[in-house]
Amino acid sequence: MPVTRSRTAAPAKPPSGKPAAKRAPKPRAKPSPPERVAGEGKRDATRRHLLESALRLFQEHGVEATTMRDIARAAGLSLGAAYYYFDSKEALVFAYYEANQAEIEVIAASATGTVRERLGALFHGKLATIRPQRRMLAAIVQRLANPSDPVSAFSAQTGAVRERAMAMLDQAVAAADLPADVRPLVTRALWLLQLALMLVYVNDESPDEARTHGLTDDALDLIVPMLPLLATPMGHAIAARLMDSLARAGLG
Amino acid sequence: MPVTRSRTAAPAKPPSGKPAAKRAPKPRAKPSPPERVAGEGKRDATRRHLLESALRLFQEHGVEATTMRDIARAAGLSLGAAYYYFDSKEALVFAYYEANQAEIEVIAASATGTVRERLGALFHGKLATIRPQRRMLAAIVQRLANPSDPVSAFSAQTGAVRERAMAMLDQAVAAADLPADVRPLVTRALWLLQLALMLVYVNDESPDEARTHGLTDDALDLIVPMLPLLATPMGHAIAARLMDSLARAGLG
DNA sequence: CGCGATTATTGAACACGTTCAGATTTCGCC
DNA sequence: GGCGAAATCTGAACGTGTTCAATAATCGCG
Repeated sequence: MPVTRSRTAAPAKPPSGKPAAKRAPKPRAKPSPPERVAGEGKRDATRRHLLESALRLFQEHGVEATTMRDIARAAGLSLGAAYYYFDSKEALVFAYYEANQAEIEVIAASATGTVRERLGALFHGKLATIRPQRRMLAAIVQRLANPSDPVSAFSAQTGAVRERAMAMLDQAVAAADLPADVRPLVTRALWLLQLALMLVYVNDESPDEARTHGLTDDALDLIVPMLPLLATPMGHAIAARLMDSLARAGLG
Repeated sequence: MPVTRSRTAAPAKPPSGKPAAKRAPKPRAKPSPPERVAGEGKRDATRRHLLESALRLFQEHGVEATTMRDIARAAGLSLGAAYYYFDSKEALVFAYYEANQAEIEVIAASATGTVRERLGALFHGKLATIRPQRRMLAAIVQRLANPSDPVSAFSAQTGAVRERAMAMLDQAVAAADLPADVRPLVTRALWLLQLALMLVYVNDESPDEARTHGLTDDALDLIVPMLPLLATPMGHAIAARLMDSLARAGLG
């Protein structure tokens, strides 16, 4: 699909009649009306209801197999109304990202102990929170890598969520007593590691995704003990050189 | 859309009417007839002609903005005929990959000198060969990361091309005299580095993409001198541990 | 040439994401 | 209640990638 026809550059995915994906019989559950939550306006209630309907269908049938018509029907709205609340199908996906980050921050707030323990709680917690949407994420992880995709992990649109995620990681390594100038590098590297682990996770078919959780521990066990090396002259020199290279490449 | 609807679960990308991508006025060049190359059958000639038309349009207007109808028209065929030769729009993209790998192998064959020099030739050469399709690749790079996407750099379908690419890198580091058991790890790491550099490249707006070429040299200058460390007891131990982790995670 | 089989080609049709001009409902205020 | 404005909603329409039944061209072989 079309990748980005419009957005930044990538239009959303085209309708694509991908062949393989089986198109389910469209069970079409009967629409349930939006239930208002205390102090929530009508608009917010409808919007939330629509998002919930979408996430449920995404999870059940996958993002691609779920049409905007399905989502609107499940929420008891017309197609046009769905677009009144969300500019695109992708906007629904993005809304999930924001919700997930809030969930993760709860975990982060209660994570204590050593750097290794805190990072472990954060990383495993991240995987746990995306688990219900694993199938849905598998269909979109690909797009995380495209900086021009609005849903990309690197895009301007997801910038706020990304910043919050990195800030959390930064907090977790605070106890490591790293030289202040290399902290951003470490934070960024951990964030990339987390992204890579998510990539593995959504394609992990082992029971309880044990493989990815194991890999997560292995990676942290390998990396965390090496962090003190960044305080040594040689370690600091290498880190500085790396940061310099990245800065010159416009990736600083 | 078709693309791969099936892929994982997602129906292909929808036609998406992505907003942003500007839809050009459709210049519709008059179709040129396929010119037969020596010893080429009619089928092959038509197929090649179609692919050439597609790559030209992809480059001119971008993958998303180029429709299958445009491609068929440019090649002087009907829509259905285009699908007779290529199962999907993605198949056209994949065909490009194979062609590019062949181009790269020519460079590899003439690369000599130190490990650093050979890798430099390979990496810079890779960027140079994809340069004409830079815009096109930008729209697709995203999908390289999705293992379930047929066009993915990790997918089974692209497996053959990937193997050839890794074999080339393996040749280039042969002179480094690494312990045989860590060679696969090094090769894989270099391949990932190349993938990452391509990601940066397609989004690099600096003149002549100087930033990415600079980053490439920086990365090689940082990494290549460290390769001998893999022959030391400690380096070898770390590498072995890493390979063990990956193997347990099913990524071996 | 004749003729069956294979190869090539056509374009209508389908389902999709998205847009939009217009209806309908709700709101604020008297 | 009345009434204009704003918010909400509707569904037809558009352009897309892909499929497919039907047709035409070509081939193999006597």
